[in-house]
Amino acid sequence: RLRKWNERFRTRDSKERNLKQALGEIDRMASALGLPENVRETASVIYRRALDDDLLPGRSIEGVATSCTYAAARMAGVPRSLDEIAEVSRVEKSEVARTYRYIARELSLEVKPADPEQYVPRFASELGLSDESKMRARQLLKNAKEKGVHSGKSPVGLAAAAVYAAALLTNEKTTQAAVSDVADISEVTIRNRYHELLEAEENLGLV
Amino acid sequence: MSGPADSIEIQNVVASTGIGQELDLEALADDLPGADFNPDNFPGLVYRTQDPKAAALIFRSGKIVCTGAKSIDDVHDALGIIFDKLRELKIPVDDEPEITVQNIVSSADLGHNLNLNALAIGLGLEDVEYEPEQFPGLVYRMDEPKVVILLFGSGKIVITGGKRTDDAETAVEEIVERIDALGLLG
DNA sequence: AGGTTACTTTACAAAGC
DNA sequence: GCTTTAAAAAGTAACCT
Repeated sequence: RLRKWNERFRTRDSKERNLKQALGEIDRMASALGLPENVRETASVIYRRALDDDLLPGRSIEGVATSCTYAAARMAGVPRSLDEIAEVSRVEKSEVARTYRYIARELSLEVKPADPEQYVPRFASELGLSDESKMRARQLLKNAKEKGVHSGKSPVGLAAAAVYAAALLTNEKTTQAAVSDVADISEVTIRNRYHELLEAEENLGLV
Repeated sequence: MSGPADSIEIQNVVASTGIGQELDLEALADDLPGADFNPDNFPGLVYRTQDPKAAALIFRSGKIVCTGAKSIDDVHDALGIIFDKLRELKIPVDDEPEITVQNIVSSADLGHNLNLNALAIGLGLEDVEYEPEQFPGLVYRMDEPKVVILLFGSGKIVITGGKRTDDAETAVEEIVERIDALGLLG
């Protein structure tokens, strides 16, 4: 019947408009975050899957688009923290976190936690640190991971502390305040993780 | 043999019941010392018992939710106190209102540190939620018994969602077995 | 630097927006 | 989905001394 046909048309039409708006948002946020083209493509693919699986009803386009961008960046190995994501999104951090968990669960994305090492290049560059510092930071994180220090700790906090520790070890100037600013991690947390990283380093030959 | 199951401690029991009688919460708020009632915020009246320590949410329909008790016996004792208080106010209360335990929250200690990254993969990413940027605990949904377990790097865990006291014991035995089978327990 | 307080997560019921 | 209640786990954060 005509009504049913109209309904289908209306549904398809609204989904197309929905998709257009979402892809525009993904592009805008990805640009602001400096994410490469492949991440935008992945985010778009995830958004289409969410739309096809009817995960949108009850949720905002912007919230789902933001979550897809967050997921895609992590899957590509170039994670952005929830704080960084929320800064360029229209929805607040708590909604992004909730929506991301929902989308990841419903679509079985099976995204593993970000590896702290993946934040090192960006944080170190923003602080103007050398390649040697970056290498040191990565090594500190590798050793700490083997010692089982990572469980339950924020990858962002671990990365921030590693970058801070590496700068000190290579005699490059940085302050906890500067690292705190670029990573959006409190100085207290940087201090705490910093001590754990150095402790794991000292125990290298032990156990 | 002392094992993780012996470390289980019930932390909170949530239960519901009803007195089979509609209530005037405005009047009850005036007659019950210590009662909190802000209908603009929440439709239930909050009443706390001291011994055992618990909090009750009393609704206009006469239905009551009791939470905060440390055992099922404490739930019955706390609700018994509330039923008696209502009877003192000449409010008819059923003789023995049925009390349904809705959720039991327990904590336990596996006695070994846990590598949560390895555990997330070993237990299967499909049943696991581990987002250390948002929360330090790994969330594991177990089918039988149907409970949710929060596992921490320290080996301390939280079991919630169970309705029977032995759900936590069964769950702890089961999770220890699964973690051990993965070679990730101590 | 330390200490306190408070927020994050899980489950669950209740009545109503 | 939200509102309120309670309790644990460990990490993070804001605030004060």
